[in-house]
Amino acid sequence: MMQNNTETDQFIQLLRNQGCRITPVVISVVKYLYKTSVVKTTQQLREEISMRLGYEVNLATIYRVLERLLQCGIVCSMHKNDGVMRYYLCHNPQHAEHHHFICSKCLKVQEVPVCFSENFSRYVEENLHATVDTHFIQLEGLCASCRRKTV
Amino acid sequence: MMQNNTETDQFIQLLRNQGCRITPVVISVVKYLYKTSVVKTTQQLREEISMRLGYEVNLATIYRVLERLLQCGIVCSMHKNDGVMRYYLCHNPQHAEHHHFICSKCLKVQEVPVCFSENFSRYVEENLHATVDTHFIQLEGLCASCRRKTV
DNA sequence: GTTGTTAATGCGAAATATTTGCAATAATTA
DNA sequence: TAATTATTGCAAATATTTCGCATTAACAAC
Repeated sequence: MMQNNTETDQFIQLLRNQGCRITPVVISVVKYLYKTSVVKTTQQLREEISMRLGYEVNLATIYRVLERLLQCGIVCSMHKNDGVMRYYLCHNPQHAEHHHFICSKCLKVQEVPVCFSENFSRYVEENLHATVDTHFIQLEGLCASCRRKTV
Repeated sequence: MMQNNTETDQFIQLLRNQGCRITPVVISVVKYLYKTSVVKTTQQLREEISMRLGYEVNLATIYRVLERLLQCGIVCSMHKNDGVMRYYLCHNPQHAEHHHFICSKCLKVQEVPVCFSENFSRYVEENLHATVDTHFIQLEGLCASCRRKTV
């Protein structure tokens, strides 16, 4: 129990250090995204967080909380083909790079803690004479659990 | 001149084979995105295409044309931090993978015709026991031209 | 604990972005 | 040239995101 909270507590501490105030909504969003590990839309977050807190949280508040979490690198955003933006917890905010595997069926996010981007960077630098500042790599497919179910 | 049209003609042919009708708006969008090689919003596209055709093209039409082009893999979409969706021509639609370098200053798109994704796929398969169906890799930085200007 | 400061929230409205239904138009096929 | 039907324009409906402002509440200082 205490161990489960360790990582979310680190995020909360990070926010506090940034001068953010720790409100029920902020705590709830961080803990919920941590627990679910599934990409969520703002609407979905509003519903889930309202449920957890027992009152209707305003959508504008969700947007503003996400803005702060994105700024601190705690949350990442992505869009599928449907164009709707989705958010998920980034377990390694200290690494600026985003490497995630997202199951196209259950939308669960899993970290991919390895990076082969130097290959790309080297290519770009040598051939395009450009510099790579950031890279965004998103892998999609079927997670182990959904693979079993589909067979 | 004729050579410049070769690639766009291939896209047009691809659309035709998919049962799409080749309208002035479709041709104009493909050729414009081909020529500019810069990511564009729907609003920007509406303005540019209207200018080129000499009459106001409806925004809904732009959305519907982009939808078809996305479906055929001729166009890719991306979003920067501002949340607005942007579209650009994908020069290698036959390759399902998207590998592009986008200049964060001038928004020019350049193809990166190499792929190191097998490394990621292997990792995901061996460690997460998941299968990678598609991957989306986007590199951002300063292009050669903008590098010179910034110095 | 109490108080002061000010970030965060709720609320409503506005600004943007995207989709949809339907009639008119125009691209293609025969 | 005529028939078929995808595409477009238009207007309205949805959906998404932002903003201003009054209120609330987090938290630092006492």
